[in-house]
Amino acid sequence: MDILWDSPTSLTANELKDSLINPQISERPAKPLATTTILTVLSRLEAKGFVTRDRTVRPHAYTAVMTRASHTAGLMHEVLGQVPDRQAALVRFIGGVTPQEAETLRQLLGTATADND
Amino acid sequence: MDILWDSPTSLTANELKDSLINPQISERPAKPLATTTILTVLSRLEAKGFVTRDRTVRPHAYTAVMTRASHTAGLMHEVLGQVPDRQAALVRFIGGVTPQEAETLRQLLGTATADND
DNA sequence: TGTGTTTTCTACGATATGTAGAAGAGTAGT
DNA sequence: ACTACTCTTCTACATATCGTAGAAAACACA
Repeated sequence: MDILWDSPTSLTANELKDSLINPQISERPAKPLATTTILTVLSRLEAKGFVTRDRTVRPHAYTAVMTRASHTAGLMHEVLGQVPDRQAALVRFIGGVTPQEAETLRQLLGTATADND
Repeated sequence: MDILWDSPTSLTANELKDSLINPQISERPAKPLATTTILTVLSRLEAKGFVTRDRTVRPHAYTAVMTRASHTAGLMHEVLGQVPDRQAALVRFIGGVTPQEAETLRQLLGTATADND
């Protein structure tokens, strides 16, 4: 569902629909969906705060509130936040990352303590 | 639902049920549930591979397949695995960890590359 | 004002989840 | 072996989310 949501700029329902069927833009083929379907999904996403829409322009323009990366990070934190012993969870988590990821993490932790949204 | 599942050893449905209502053991009060309810949930968890049961003993003994920590770590990886740019997600993730967690991670990454399940 | 475009409302099937009763399987005591 | 009691399986129902979309309402422009 969110698979659509990595698109950079704000889109209208129809643009989104086109992007979905057009393999050039969105990888996996995806069978054509009715525009209303897109709208429905978009509304539900809006309700959940994943998306905002600009109602002032006529074909409403939808924008992702967060980037895919941020959203994912958020989910990770959410999951992590539900375990009593975060330390333990982190240990396990790290135990499963690829060497490259470990390297990335090392760098991230080494230099700055970053400022994100 | 899984809230029950941090218990260390293997339990029977009834033991579990008792643990749930007994604040001594399981934090939050929880309203009493029918034993069958527990069984149903347990079966569903078994179906999903979160739990195993020993059918040889009479009151079947249920055990969590993974510790809460491992399970959580697994979820985190699952989430992370769904984003195209893991690096980016990690950057965001790290940006949100507490200083203590950052420290933990640093240590984990510094010394060993761990061997987990 | 009519007509094509866009959005909202309503809806239906599928699946997941919380909850539990009825009925079936097992076991132990007599 | 039969019975009474315990435990498990089957079936079930409510609620919630999600994918999908038609019907109808709201708009904008000619």
